[in-house]
Amino acid sequence: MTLKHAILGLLSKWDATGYDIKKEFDDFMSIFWHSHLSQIYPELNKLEAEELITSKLVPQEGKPHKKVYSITNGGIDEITNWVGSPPDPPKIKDPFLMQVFFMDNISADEVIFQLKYYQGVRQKRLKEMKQTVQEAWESIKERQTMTPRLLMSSAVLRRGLEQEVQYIKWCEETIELVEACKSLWDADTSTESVLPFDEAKELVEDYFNVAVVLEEKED
Amino acid sequence: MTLKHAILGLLSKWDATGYDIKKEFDDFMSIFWHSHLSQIYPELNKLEAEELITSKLVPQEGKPHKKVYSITNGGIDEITNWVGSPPDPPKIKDPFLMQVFFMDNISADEVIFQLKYYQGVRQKRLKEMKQTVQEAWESIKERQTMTPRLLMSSAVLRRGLEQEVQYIKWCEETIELVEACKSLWDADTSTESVLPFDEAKELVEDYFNVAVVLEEKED
DNA sequence: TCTTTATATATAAATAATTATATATAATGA
DNA sequence: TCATTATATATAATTATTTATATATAAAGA
Repeated sequence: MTLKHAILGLLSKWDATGYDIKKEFDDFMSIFWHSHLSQIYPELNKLEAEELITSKLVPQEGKPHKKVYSITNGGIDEITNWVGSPPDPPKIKDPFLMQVFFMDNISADEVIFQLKYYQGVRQKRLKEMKQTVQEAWESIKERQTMTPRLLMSSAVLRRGLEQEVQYIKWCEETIELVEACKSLWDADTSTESVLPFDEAKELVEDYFNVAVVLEEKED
Repeated sequence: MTLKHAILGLLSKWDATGYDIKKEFDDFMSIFWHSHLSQIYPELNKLEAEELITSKLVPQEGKPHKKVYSITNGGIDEITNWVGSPPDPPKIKDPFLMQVFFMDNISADEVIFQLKYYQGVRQKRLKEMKQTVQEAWESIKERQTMTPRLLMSSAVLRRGLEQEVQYIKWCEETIELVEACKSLWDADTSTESVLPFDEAKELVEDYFNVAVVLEEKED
């Protein structure tokens, strides 16, 4: 039940409507969370019933009135407690990596096409994220104040940025590897022009070293 | 419905029981997927009903007999199709990053404690993964053959490894940042010894540059 | 004028995922 | 001997998530 904490955490920063929360999820918080309005609204009702949040109706000019939620002291306790509790070990779900794992079922050219396509998807994401950083950074420099809140936001933002940068780099290097090892895909039909094992071995070893060399001090 | 494809993909490589699948999920495939036996068994029944897989009972000495599943031609079609279809944009859920985002609610010392703890969690994960690589690599070198299957497995494994290495590095650098900016947390009580904005600004800028400098060529 | 987009809230239906149990056997370790 | 761990399969109950749909208003654009 982490949606609960996503909402409580957000409301510990600002008051917001369900709609606002969804926007925040899709924007900044997409680095670490996502959800749907149809899940957010029932959750807000539940949290209000548990008295972790309260709401007030705010009429608007020209628009339907909105329901603005605020966190209660109980809610603050809950989120503080959760933030300081030991984290779950990571449970990753990355459907694209899974596709890659099973791409021995398609041709080398198709593999390369898929990797390039996904690289583009992550590049677009990175671009949007960079704009977020730029805007956030400008407004911080204007206000001339640094707070724990801004510091922790920066930490998350940097993690998000580098995740994109590194995924893109991995796509690039994997494309190069597949390009160089293309002939392995034809191994069953023609047996002559196939990459010899020792050359393939070296290519894969280099491919690994780029990643692992980063932390080669011990071991 | 990606559990379906996780199972079909695995069975496109080897025959396996539900129990074997769970082990594979927890071991190698944990880089990109996870699931529970109570989800895997019903899914296997569904896939068998759809005739994407078949099963046969294999009696064992001393142990209850096991139900070994194999993929059908229909199953091969399904997984091949899925692997070549455009990937979903990434939908990330990272509860620990969410905790970090909300850590302005706890003290700097507690923040550092949490980051160190999580760094340890990921270090343990990296160590296990390295052992997997080592063993896999040894057996590849013995067999002296490289195939698309091994190549794509290597790609996923490298991604998994570098993900761990980089998360650990991020923890390290974030700990350093928080350590250097500790006094921001006491801003409300004592106003004298608080880090001046310009110094904080530079620390955060450096913290960002470590990540972004990696791809600073264009832009 | 008409369509699309944005704001705002919500429910229903369907799927997926998690936690808790249950049943058996056998090997291992204390 | 007793407890624990591993193998093997499975169901029930609960929660969480996703997709589809519904209702309204107003601004913006074609």
